[in-house]
Amino acid sequence: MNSLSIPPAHLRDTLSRQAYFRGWDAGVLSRLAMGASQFSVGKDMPVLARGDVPEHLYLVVSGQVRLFIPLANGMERIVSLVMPGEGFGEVALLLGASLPYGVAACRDSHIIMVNARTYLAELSGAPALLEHTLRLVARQHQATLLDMEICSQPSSLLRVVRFLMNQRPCAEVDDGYEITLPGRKRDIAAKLGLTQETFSRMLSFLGQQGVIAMQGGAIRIGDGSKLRLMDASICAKEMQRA
Amino acid sequence: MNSLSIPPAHLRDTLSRQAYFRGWDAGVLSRLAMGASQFSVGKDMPVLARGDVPEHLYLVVSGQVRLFIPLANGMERIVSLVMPGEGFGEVALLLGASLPYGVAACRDSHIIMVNARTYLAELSGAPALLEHTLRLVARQHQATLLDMEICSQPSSLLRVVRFLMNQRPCAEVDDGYEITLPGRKRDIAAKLGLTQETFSRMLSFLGQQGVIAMQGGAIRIGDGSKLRLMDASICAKEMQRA
DNA sequence: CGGCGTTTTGAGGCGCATCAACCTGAGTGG
DNA sequence: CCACTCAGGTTGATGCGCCTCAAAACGCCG
Repeated sequence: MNSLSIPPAHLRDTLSRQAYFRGWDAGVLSRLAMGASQFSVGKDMPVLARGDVPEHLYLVVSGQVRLFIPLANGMERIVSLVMPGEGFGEVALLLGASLPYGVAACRDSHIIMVNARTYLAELSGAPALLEHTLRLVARQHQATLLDMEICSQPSSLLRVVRFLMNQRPCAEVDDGYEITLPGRKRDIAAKLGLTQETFSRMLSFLGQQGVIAMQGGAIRIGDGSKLRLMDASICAKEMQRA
Repeated sequence: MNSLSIPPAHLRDTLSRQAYFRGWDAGVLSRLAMGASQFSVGKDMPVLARGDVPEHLYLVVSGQVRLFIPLANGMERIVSLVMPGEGFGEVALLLGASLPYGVAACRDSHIIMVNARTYLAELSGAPALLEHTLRLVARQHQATLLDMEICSQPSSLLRVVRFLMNQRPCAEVDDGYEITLPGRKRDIAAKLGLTQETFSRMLSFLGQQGVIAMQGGAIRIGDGSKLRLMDASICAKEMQRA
């Protein structure tokens, strides 16, 4: 976790390029950049521990960061994979609460941290920003519930199928579509509440059933209806058991 | 789900008594009451299905309501138990999205629904309300993550122990404390990601270990440190396995 | 006291985690 | 250009824990 010293003007430009701040006022960004600083983290190095009270808003500039809940057996349940341009920590800041998750890098990453007081000051009384942030947090909440839906399912195969269905890009090519896993398989597995072994087994099963085709980190879904069929068939099987 | 016809003035008074609207302006409440209506739901009757696009903000006046994710085997994973004075549906309204959970009554309940357009109109451009709502949603998000932490734990006993630890009231009596389960055991179990059988077994185990004492729906925790000890011991056991 | 909803207790099977070994591909240095 | 290394992924064998199913016990209200 090496902190880099970067001039505020450059920081402001970097901030303005983050998707997180799309549509934000330039003046606001300048002021945010004043109390901001950038640092780098090596792969799998910790950034924040669960229970820390954050004093910054965090933005992932490059690399990838995971928010995770530490489990009793030493493993992690990944709550969110944060991609470049995205941020984390607002919710805890808004409540003045401690982080409900730990933070670590999935790979070598660059992160900017923005002073909390500055951030909160800009927010308070600014309807546009408040509305923007409200929607942001609402989206995060919805996403978390979607994750919960997946990893509450009783069958591990079903979890993988549902995950793949959710990964469909908006634009679907006529002969199916291709997705790139948003991270290492171990991290995806941890997000689905599975071990990487089970995840791997389910993927190869789907492969030999002809539902998907794996080629490295990319997965081809030749026909989306096969996935839906598989989904329905698993649900039917689970229902008759109960 | 019988809708009752109640005069707006009375509705306004009822709204103002809900904890949800604590601190809200009287004028705002009057306007919200205009497009509001009240209805009653019988125990275990559905209110909304997962995927519905809600057109109202919902407030539980009496009874208890559960927000749940339907599982493939016909069971439910309860996301939240909504008590009188609390509400639900804001997040989906704010995003114009469909509900990520189904809604049903845990017992005979009275619910008020407030017209979405009215609600959103009041909110937009009102910094105080926006800030209030932002914090509300942030709290909900934190609560969801806390639930996720519990029900991601690998041991069912640990989940129950963690749940009990989270139930501690702020004021702790010197000779321990007593908690009342916030709902039926089956519902609590569904919130912890357990079957009611497993939940029952874990509770009786904790009982015969002297960690807790059950008397109907109430649970005495003679000594909180015993719970923490049990927690630590389970974690140690899980760690050594891995 | 009788009825129902809820919880408890018991027996059994299966799925996933666990552990361990092997495979693959990318990066490195001689 | 190949030998080596290491991280990430795959595959196989085993055991335990929780879900499932079934039935009895409890608590509550009429």
